[in-house]
Amino acid sequence: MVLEILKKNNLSVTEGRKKILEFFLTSEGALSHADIEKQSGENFDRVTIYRTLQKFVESGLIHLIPTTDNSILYALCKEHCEGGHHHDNHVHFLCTGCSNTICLEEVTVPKVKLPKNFVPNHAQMIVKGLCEKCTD
Amino acid sequence: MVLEILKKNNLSVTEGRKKILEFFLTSEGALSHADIEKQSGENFDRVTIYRTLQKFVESGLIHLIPTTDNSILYALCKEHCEGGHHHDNHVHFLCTGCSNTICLEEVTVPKVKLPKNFVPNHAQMIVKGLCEKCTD
DNA sequence: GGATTTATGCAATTATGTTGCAAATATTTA
DNA sequence: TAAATATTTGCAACATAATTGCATAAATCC
Repeated sequence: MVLEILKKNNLSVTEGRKKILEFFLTSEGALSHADIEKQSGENFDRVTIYRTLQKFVESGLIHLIPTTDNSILYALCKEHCEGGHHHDNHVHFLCTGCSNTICLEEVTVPKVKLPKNFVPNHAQMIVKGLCEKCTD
Repeated sequence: MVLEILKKNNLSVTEGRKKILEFFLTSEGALSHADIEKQSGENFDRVTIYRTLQKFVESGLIHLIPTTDNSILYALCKEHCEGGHHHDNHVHFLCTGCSNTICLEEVTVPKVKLPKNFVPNHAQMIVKGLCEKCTD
């Protein structure tokens, strides 16, 4: 599974990349560099994780999620994105209960009316609240 | 001007605070810690800037702006916000031309329909594109 | 399997943010 | 206004996060 995905995206297959990709596939929401570092234990170097995430973003495997605090989160792209041109125009949900960040792939970012002479190109939206699991 | 604003917000008046507030008042868009540090030259310590910004946020003078990369930006609150309870539910615009971040005070963040059992609490929106000055 | 390309790990460096504490400055009050 | 009190500042030290260069190791190509 991970193997095919990596190959399809023209990434050379290494232990680290397989592990990190697998981690993304099995995890609920979005992941930070720190999450991956913790999970992976002493398997590989911090620098390798940085570079792997960068590669994954470049090749359109994962995308960055904007956050309010200054953390960087990554999540798998559902559709196939190429060469850093992501079409991740979906809303991101930040659950204040379980503090997971979830991609709401089915909720698209609405258009807004901008002031005169402002030309939009891309829009992002983050909603905070409680997710389905935390509203019981 | 700066003096009254500081007093109205129950902040003691110091050189640093006056300078930083003035900087906000005269600048186009939002500012980062680094912007202020650069501008101020060798006037005051990094730590002072951190603490000043923190105070300003607490007292409702400025608010944090979410960004895609993991930088922290601050901008003046137009309306009066108290005790860290900001009502900054406006859209933030990031101009890819002049790379300024502008608060669109008059554009409110639209509501979106979330999946079943998701309860929203707060929403933020960032629009990238060209601002009025860069569309010529 | 050997040549070439790519990725990894390590060390060093830079950037960013925080904390404690003494000195300096601002505010209060008598 | 001057002393008393409270707040802020600057410095040093520390902590964490991220980047870069380079030699080694591994993966891909033929």
